[in-house]
Amino acid sequence: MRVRFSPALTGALDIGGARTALLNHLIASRGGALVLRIEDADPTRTMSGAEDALLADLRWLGITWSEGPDAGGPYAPYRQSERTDAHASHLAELTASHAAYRCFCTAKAVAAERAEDEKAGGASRCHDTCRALSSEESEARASAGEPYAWRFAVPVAETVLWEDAVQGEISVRSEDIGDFVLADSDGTFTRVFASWADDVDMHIALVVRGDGDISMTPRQILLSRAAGVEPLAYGHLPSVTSPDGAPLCESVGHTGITELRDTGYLASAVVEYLALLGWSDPDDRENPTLSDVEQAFSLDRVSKAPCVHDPERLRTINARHLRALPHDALVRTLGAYMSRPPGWADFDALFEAARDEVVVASDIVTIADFVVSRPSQLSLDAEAHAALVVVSAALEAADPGSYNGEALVGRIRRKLKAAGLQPNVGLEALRIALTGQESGLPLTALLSIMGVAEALIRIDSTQVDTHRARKR
RNA sequence: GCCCCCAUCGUCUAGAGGCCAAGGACUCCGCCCUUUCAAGGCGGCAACAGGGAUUCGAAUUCCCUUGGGGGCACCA
Repeated sequence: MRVRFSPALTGALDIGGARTALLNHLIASRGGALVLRIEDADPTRTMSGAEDALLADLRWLGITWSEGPDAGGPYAPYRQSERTDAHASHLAELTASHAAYRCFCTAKAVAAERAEDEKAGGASRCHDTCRALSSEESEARASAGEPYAWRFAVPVAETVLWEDAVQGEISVRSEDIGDFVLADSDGTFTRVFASWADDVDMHIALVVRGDGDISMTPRQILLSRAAGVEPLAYGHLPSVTSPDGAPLCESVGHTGITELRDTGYLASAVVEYLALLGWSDPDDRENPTLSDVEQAFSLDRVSKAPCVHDPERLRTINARHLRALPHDALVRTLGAYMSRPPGWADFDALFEAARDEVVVASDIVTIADFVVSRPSQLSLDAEAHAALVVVSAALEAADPGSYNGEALVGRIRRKLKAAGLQPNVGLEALRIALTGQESGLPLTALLSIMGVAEALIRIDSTQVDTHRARKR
């Protein structure tokens, strides 16, 4: 199946756009091709640098295309802004067969008529005045320099019907469509038209896009009929909204793909999340891989209802993917977020110890900081401090150069027991003395990384707070 | 205002007339494991939007209401 992804460069790729791209990729991956086409026809809406960022985001996700602005292909160019000649020739065909006509109404007049129409109900349309013009008169006014737009002459009293690949059968009456604009008075082709022309020229078999574009479909089917080409198949994906119900693009959260990557999400996690958003695996696997999804995907299992982006779920999936990483990949991933501080022996051990702790890779910064920087101004209640004295004694009796956390914790525990104290109290106090935190990396790891000497320095700097009641 | 689409736990969803006093996953809460923190294991809370109709029987079909989404441009 030949499919395409054709984003406008109005902003960064977000969760919604990435999902559309991914689903197209999934369809293409089962014997087909994905065409990447950039819809940059409107320069005022196109952000500079957006194309490079888009391609980078797509590549990072593992979405591949066989034809595109970077890759070229048999139907190049793949930027809409460079295809105006092709658009013009399609328009010429339509005007030759009188499927399109010049409309001399000003934008203002049309808007006024529309306001009237809305009061009465029904679709807006240029009233038939221009459509009824003879070709001689139309010609004459045009050569006299009167500005005009090209409109498509929508057939009257017809119903356009198609089997939408995700929504099922959809039918639209032609009177609800109105004669839409193909090219505006300054010669710019509209998106419905340009995108239809490109899909036809690039031999796209199935158009899968967001349901915001659903209203373009009956128009494009009509265009195909008028041009005498076989109408394409269409499928419209339900929208993704942000947790507060607002449209995704307007929400403030972390929905940009670039942002997710920079924060330390793994591409595999984002892909799994995206695939499972509005689609369910027929085999009900809990952690499907990309290839599982590629093999099992079909559009008929895509939900028709709009769905809500759930950042918490994405985080959970990411934490799971991080935990499953091989050692080297983990070190590489986490290491990218911090430089190794000098004077610390085995920092890889820290990465490994943090494995179960990190949700997104950038979390390593905070986690490592508790290990690297000494906590300041710590004061402990009397009971904890008493236990800490025993802990301290145990460490002093150990080899000062020891980094064997396992053995050290065992030794501390024995000493605490021998002193008639609850081992837990001492170990918790030790954790706080070392990092200032009540939770965090395993103590064994902490001692393995900082060693006896550093641990003793931190313990010695704590103070007793006699006024402070012991918590819990 | 008009047109179209959609509606199952808080979220993502399973569900094609009897297998459903509705199943899974995430979150949350307990318990277990444990030399601390996690992870892990086990268990729990939690939904068919409301009302009619069809049927022996409805989450599943139909209608209305409500709610949500999209569209109605010389925007991409």
